[in-house]
Amino acid sequence: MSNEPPRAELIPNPAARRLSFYLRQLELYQKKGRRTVSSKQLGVVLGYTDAQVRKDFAYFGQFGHPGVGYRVDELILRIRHILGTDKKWDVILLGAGNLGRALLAYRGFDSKGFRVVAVFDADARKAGTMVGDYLIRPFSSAASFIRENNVRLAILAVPGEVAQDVADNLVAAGIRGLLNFAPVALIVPEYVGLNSVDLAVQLEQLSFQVSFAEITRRKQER
Amino acid sequence: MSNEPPRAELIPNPAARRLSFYLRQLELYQKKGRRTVSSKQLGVVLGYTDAQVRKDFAYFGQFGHPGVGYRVDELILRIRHILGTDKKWDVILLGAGNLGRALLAYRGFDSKGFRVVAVFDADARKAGTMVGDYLIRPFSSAASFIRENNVRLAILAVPGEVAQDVADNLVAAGIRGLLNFAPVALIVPEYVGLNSVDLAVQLEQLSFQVSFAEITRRKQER
DNA sequence: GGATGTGAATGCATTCACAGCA
DNA sequence: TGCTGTGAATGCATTCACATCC
Repeated sequence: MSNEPPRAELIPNPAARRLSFYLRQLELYQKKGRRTVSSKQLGVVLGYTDAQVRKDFAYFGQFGHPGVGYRVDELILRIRHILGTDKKWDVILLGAGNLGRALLAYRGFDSKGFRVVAVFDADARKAGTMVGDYLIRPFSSAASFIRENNVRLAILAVPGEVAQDVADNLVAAGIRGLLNFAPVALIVPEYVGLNSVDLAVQLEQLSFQVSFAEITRRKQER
Repeated sequence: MSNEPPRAELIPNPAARRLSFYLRQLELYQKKGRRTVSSKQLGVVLGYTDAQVRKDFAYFGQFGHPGVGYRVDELILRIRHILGTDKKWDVILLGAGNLGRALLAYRGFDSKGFRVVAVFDADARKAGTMVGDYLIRPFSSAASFIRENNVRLAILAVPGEVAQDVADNLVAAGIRGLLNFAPVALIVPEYVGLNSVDLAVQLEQLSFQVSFAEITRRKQER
């Protein structure tokens, strides 16, 4: 009965984004040995209202304990299940330039259940060389690798000029989720998940916030 | 009269985020020599409705040309002014680990008017060594550097355990905008701008999108 | 005809406020 | 008493639809 389908289809997008932050905080609490937490407490450290927190959790079940709060362990499992990170994910990396190599070295994903299984680069001279533990493979071998290993997630760290091309190939080969670091607006079919991180955009937003700091102060969400 | 105050205080936060994406696309058009663009066209490539595009621009003035569209050059200048990137910004980097070094090497900011002016690391052994063109300085010298050079923006690429501490010091020294790559929820005073990028969170969101791809398909933003 | 700019209508997400439970 | 879960109320953001202008 804990195998209820998660009915995640009705989780609003903003709530889904917050789930990752709840999870991050809860894992921190768990490490510290904390057993329960209330919506109020969680809200304070993450900058949400308590009502918001409760509503977010209510989207995928009722399992809080009135008078007590939520059990940390249980909540973690539930959120992981919703996010799909209760299973391992294989990920491939496209582009072994500065950014790509940094992402490899960074290793922040491992603990979250994501495993980089292959690295590809367009530069023929790089193919065959190693970066850390990884053998660099030529782009041309990506499609067959994806098909043979049934990979569904890819990280795109290639130059903007080729990003759309590479993305098209990946999607054709079966990739269903794309984390894009190239500074371009990719177009992908609706059935493909897309998240983009543009570092320059992040700084621009900061510049905006700081420029109008005096006035714009209200709610600074990420 | 083009010096009207931008009245940016009333730009809704979601609109402000889109401004960066408009700008990115417009700069691409400019490079290709395009002169004008309509709200419809811009909307199509970025995934917004035309009404949305017009409303976003209307927040900071009326300068479209009925029957024609918006002039690319003019729009770019306007948006840069709103975002505050019509001026140069000095930025310091905290943390010269894998991620920090990658950010340095990445250089995607330069063209946007952001210039890394100093790099700091807690590791005493690193202090004094070079990373690329940059001399690594000890953390202890950050506060005086900020004050002497009037730096307002900082990029935080330090381990999560120390991120809050470092952030507190930076803010005390005068930093007014923080781009945080550490996987923790920072708490900063309301007058400090904060943007966070957590790579693991990005992958989690993808996992969520892909897991419920069949159902959750509706609006998939950038 | 082909655009913009914008009030009005709609649609979501957030917050309120309270019933109900431990 | 302390907290959850949730309808109802509110508050924003988005979209519609149309007057207006080149």
